[in-house]
Amino acid sequence: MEPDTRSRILDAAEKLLVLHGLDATTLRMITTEAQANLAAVNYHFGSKEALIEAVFRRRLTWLNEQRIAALDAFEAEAKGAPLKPRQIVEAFFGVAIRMAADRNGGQTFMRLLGRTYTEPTDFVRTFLAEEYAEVIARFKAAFFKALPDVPQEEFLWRFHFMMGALSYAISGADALRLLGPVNDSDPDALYARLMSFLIGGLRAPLPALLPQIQSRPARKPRARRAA
Amino acid sequence: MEPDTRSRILDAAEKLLVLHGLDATTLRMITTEAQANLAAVNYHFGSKEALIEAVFRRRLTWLNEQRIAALDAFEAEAKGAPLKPRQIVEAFFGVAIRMAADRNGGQTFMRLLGRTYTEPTDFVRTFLAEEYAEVIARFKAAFFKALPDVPQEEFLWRFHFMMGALSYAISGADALRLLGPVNDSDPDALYARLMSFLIGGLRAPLPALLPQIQSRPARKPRARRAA
DNA sequence: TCAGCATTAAAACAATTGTTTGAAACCATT
DNA sequence: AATGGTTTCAAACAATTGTTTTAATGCTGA
Repeated sequence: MEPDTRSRILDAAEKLLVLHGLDATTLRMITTEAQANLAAVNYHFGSKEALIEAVFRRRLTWLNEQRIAALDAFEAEAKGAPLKPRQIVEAFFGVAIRMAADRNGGQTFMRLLGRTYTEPTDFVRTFLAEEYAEVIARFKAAFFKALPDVPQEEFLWRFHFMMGALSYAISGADALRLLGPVNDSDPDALYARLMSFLIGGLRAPLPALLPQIQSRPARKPRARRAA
Repeated sequence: MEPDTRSRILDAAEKLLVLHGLDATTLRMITTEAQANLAAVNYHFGSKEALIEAVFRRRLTWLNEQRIAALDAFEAEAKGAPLKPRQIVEAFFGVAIRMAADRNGGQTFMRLLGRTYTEPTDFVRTFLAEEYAEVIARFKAAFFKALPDVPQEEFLWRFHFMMGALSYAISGADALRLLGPVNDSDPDALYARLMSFLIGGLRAPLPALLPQIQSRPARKPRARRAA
């Protein structure tokens, strides 16, 4: 075992958290997998919660830096002009898909992350909000600039839907298998498929039902292209 | 307390499972909320797992019956002709969104269901597969008939992505709030928004990257409309 | 070599979990 | 009123959880 105890625990925790979830993964499972003593977790991290947080931060910080770097590159290239929606989607979701394809631990982690968005654990939500604050602000601004005609609330919902699709694309292997036999081992194909779907959804015609008065059907406003 | 102990336990369990997840919800929390004795769960259901299963079955069976009924209605109307993709999406996802809007317990349950697709608990997956077998077979057939030009594997992926968007639409309130202040209390607006997004994604151009040899860019095959 | 610190180790800790027990209470039917 | 079956109740069960403790070990620099 080359790496030190701390790293071994992080890796083991990441792997087991994906397999069994946050609560069902015990410290004894983790320390056994890491070939470390039970007390090592509390010694190196302080508590189980702190360990989980460390597992997330290690990769999530890097992921969001990559996202911002990708956005920076596109914006530098555009010289002040609005980006194409496709570029922004690429910078946010494409980077995530690529990390999910990385066999070197990234794959494991992204599956964990995907399923955690919907988990109700309080302390995870807290630092997830922290960790996402900057990247979300940047991408919201880029999107609003690129799609000035789309109402902001409408866009936020679409972004939310896209996150859902991404989450399932990455971590929903079990749900996918409910549908039938599919090949989910080709990251390039997954990338192409998801991007195509996301752009299609993002640029779908705006829903007709925008008037707040629901009882009045009125004449349906003509559906406009979102962008 | 009008209803009998068994029903009170089911309702309390449903409510608490949404709030805290499967593992973090204890029998003592449930029986306290239901104003019942701790032993009542094992008396009426046999075990905690059996209780959870009962919570799911009670509503999931009904939901999938509604889906099939909606599909039946459209197909009867079409008299053998392929349905419009919009109709199939409506029958599957529209019904779910409407159940999620139902203040009468359905809302609570759909949030639970949405987050459970990605949960790794073994026994839940098992009967989820059971419960979904028929409805998935029916809808796959309808989709394949409606979109004969879309490769089946491609479609399965899109269906999967759509499930992800639905899941977030229903149960991802926390993730949504990361994005900013949005109004998620209008079920009609949510319905219109999600449908528009789903149709847009479903009918997006097929991804260009279909050849298995990735290293040869070749001439990009022209993107075709999916339907 | 020795002191001082960081790390590991085994054992025990209190708290909480799902489950089981055996008796009490209830409730309709005879 | 007595019976028999169903349901409730308080208490205890064994098992497992995260955490703490205390001692042993390893390693580094004077």
